[in-house]
Amino acid sequence: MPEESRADAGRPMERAEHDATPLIEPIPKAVSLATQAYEHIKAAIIAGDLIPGQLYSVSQFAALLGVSRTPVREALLALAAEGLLTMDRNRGFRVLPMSAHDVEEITQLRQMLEIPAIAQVARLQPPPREALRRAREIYADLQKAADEGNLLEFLALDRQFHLTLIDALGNKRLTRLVGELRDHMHLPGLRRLAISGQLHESGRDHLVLLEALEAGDADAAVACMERHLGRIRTDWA
Amino acid sequence: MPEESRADAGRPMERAEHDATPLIEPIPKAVSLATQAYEHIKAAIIAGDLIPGQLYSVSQFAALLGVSRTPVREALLALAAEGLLTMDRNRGFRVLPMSAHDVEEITQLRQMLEIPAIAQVARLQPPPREALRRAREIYADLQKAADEGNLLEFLALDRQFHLTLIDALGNKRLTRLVGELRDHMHLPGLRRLAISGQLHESGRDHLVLLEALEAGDADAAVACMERHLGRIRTDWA
DNA sequence: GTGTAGCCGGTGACATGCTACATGCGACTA
DNA sequence: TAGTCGCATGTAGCATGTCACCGGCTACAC
Repeated sequence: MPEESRADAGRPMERAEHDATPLIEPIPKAVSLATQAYEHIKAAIIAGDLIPGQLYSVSQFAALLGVSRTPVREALLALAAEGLLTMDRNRGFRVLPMSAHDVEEITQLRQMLEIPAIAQVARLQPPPREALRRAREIYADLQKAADEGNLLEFLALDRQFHLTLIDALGNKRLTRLVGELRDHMHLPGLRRLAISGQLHESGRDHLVLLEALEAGDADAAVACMERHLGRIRTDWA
Repeated sequence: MPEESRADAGRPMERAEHDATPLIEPIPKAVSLATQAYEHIKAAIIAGDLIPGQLYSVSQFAALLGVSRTPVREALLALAAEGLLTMDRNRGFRVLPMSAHDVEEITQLRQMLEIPAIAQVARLQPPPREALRRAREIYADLQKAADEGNLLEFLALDRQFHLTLIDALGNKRLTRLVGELRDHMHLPGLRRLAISGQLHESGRDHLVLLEALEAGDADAAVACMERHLGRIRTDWA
């Protein structure tokens, strides 16, 4: 919504290695209150801090965040447009309870997008060395998060991993879309995955995928991705 | 953004045939000014009435539409989130000029979504008779619009045709997504298609597709869809 | 002529007051 | 007791005022 796109929340965030002497602060870069509210509320939804079905009002959030209603309303409207919330006229906003059908819809879309995408990445000429390098770094962090059972961190890195790879295709819209779809899978469903200790297994999938891509083996990459998404589909419901 | 989703703008709009005596008006059903502004401005963008690159302000639109700035701002932000506009902080909003790369990105996404989707529709058991029936009706109107060279009408019906079919899969998110992607292809590029008289040819594609679906021939449907999208890709640039 | 500092107009960002409306609950009726 | 009405309450929707900020323009200094 305001300023730059919000879909880049999971961007690489690489720090230039030559920032020896910043001399002066680059720029604070004024982030609008609306954007901040958006991020806060979205994070709360994904983390499952908001009760699905319960009504929340603009004023409530505004009071909590310590800003006026306008930017909050703006943020809530954006989230509603994305499909993370619904709004009842003159009643309030509520987070949608995720039904099995919703999970089905989203995974179906992800299959349609992510599987062909990963195949294209594998076939890329020349190979996207930079993206693969970054993905390897992220993978290391990912395993660490899995070790620690840090679910939120795991989720964020998982997202970053896949978006980094897909972004190598240079299709910004595709990258953004996949990111949004991932955000729609709320955390609660994943929690049992953590409990059951499958986080490592899921993490290893990433390594297999990475090696397939480095070898330029599209078929293996596709197979891996299918397994990955298939597991989500079953585990979630 | 406000009230119900805006993605359903192209919904069937079927009238129940048993509305013999309405007795009383059903309900006006209050549509928010923000939604109306959204629709108006979006239509203007798609129709090419707004000059790409030119700066427009909230106040301008507000004055034109005869409402205050708030709902207009809301609408513009929604359009910006969808990617139809960009906003320059403290400068204004501008419609993005569509580059060849943009067309490439969008058609690539459409291929990833619409081709598998149409294949699934063809394989649907039982066949989606109702959707096919409606698609046939729309096709008739479509050809009429092509005869008359009514480009806007043609575009709207083309959209409705494909969304009706895809919606048979029951994946609301998919339907909405495809609709949005189509909206991102502005009209100007299509204009030369009309001039070159290829509207009928494009229209006939729909008939071929329809017959393939009715025969449950997924391969033929896919081939048709690929041809359809391929033509867009080349014609547009 | 050239570079620059400062002003000025216009814009989005935000706060806030007001209005119309959907809902729930309690009182009132039969 | 069961059903209905009406009002209190809280909400989103919208209008409007204020502010900080950006960029273009101009006039001045050199």
